[in-house]
Amino acid sequence: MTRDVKESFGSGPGGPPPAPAALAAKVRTLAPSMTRSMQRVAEAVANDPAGCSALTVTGLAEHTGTSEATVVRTARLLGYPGYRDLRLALAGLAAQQQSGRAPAITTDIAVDDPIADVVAKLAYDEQQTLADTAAGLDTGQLGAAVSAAAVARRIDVYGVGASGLVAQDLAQKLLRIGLIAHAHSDPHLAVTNAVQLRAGDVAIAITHSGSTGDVIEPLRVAFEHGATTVAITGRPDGAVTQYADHILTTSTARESELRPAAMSSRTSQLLVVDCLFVGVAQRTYETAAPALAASYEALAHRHRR
Amino acid sequence: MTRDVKESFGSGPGGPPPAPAALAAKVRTLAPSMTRSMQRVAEAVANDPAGCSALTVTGLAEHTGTSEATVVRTARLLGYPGYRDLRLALAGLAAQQQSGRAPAITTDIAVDDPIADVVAKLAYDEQQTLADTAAGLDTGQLGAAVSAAAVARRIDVYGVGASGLVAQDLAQKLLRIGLIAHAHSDPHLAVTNAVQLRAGDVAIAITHSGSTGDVIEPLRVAFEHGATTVAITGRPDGAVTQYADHILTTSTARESELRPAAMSSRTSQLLVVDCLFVGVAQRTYETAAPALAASYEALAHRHRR
DNA sequence: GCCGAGCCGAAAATATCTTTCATCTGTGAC
DNA sequence: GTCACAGATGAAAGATATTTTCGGCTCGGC
Repeated sequence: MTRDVKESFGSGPGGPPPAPAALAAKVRTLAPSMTRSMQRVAEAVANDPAGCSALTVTGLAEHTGTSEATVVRTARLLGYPGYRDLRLALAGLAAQQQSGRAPAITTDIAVDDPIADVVAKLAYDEQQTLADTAAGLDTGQLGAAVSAAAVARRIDVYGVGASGLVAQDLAQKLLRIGLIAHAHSDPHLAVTNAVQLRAGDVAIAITHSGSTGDVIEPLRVAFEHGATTVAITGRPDGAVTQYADHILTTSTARESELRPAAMSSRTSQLLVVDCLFVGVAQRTYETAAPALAASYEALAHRHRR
Repeated sequence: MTRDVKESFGSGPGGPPPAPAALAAKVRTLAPSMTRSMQRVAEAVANDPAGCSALTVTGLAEHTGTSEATVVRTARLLGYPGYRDLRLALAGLAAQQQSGRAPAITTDIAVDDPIADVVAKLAYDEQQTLADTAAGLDTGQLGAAVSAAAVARRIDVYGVGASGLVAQDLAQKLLRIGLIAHAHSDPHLAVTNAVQLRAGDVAIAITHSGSTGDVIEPLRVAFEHGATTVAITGRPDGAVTQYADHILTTSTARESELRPAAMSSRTSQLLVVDCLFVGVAQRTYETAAPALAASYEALAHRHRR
């Protein structure tokens, strides 16, 4: 696209294609050859592309204290067939400028941030978390966990607090593809159930801190009963990994007072859990596909027209 | 005291300002509520913004085999005053795409994808979902919902299935900053509790389809009892919005057999919920900060060394 | 002071966009 | 299967925006 700039530079109305974003430069180049009124128009356009792109010919004429004809003449001089096309180019330029200053949101969320900033920052942070998680995930460990889960007789998932919701999410999805999976948030029930596990079963513990006793305990029991154990944690050196055959590491983003760690750890955990799920669904495709279809079917009547 | 159900139904132009670059997402969100011809127009626009921005109404009508009127109607549905403005937005979008990103891994997840590809694709898709959601979120509606929630006597959140987990996530977090919030997954209990709500209370319904009866019912009851109602849904024209004072739209990504819609809708819902939470935390900072600190404190002893 | 060259804008002419309205198409009731 | 209705659709009229035309006007030179 730099080619366009080169070709149609300072070429006035004779220029072959209109310029995309080299508008400011073109204005400066052509300004000397412009009449006073046209300079006013060109200046307005160069200074505030976004604002001008919102104006009609008449509007811009008034805004610059000139006439429609002058505006059109200026557009022509800048290389466009007419004002309509200049306006389109202006809109494009404005959009580019807008997106250009995206990395302005790297700061923490402050108490007085306007709501739009909050949205932008949170979205950015969570995107970052996803990228970090994907980059840091050990596909070997993940593959091993998938292999174990795909053929497991039964899958138990442990998690409390925010991680409990992730555990439930995983269990829900595995159930949907016909596997026998349970999520346990109650530590006592978790341990009680863990005792039932044996070789060929899979136990998955989800804890960001890696040191949540309520989650480690059932995993330990499962481990000791011969089940294949998986830990999804942000601390690969945490206590939970003692009893884990496979360790899936989640990433941790910086946190602040208004942005508890729970948010990014949850995002990270969910990505890991999704990967695990899709991996298992691939391996069990023969049974997973019809099971998924059946579960959609069953829910259809719950929707209002 | 019963309130009238909103008349402006199925109204795409409910959003105050038009979208800048959230267009692709908006098309996907609104497509289901479009008529056949309008879908053709929307599709053309989404697939080739640059090309379409070069066409006049008549041109685009011919190109899509429809009429000018349909093109204008589509533009309106997408939130623009008319075709002229859609065209400007299109030009902006085209410029952004031109200068911006390289379209990475756009293919769907296949049954035989290696695990590393699964991770990359899932992460990419979820990042995309986050970007779309942030771009499409109406900050006015969000702000209104935040204001209501920040001063609410009590907050009830409804959601079933996958959305139920999101509802719980929100309630958990609000509880942590000292607000009275409950998540209800049981439709009966939800309605029973909704009856208790009155003006000054807030009810939030979370449903991707916008038509989940089990969630709509309690929201309707809350609405009729005078509570401020909020809908978090992927279908801004869905039945649930009848009873919603504020509508927060989540984005929908393409889905495939191995990537159920539940995944991206959950990601999108969580972002919205996080924004809501942080907004409320800002407004109630005086009480939120110490409450957060206290809850961390209380959990500390649950961690093993 | 007078003359001409070229700038400038008002208004006409044209293109484009929007609205209206009659027709058509699909859907559900009987 | 047929009928009637609601909503979708497009043709054409109506409203705006853009482009062109054309005559007045300014400014510099003589």
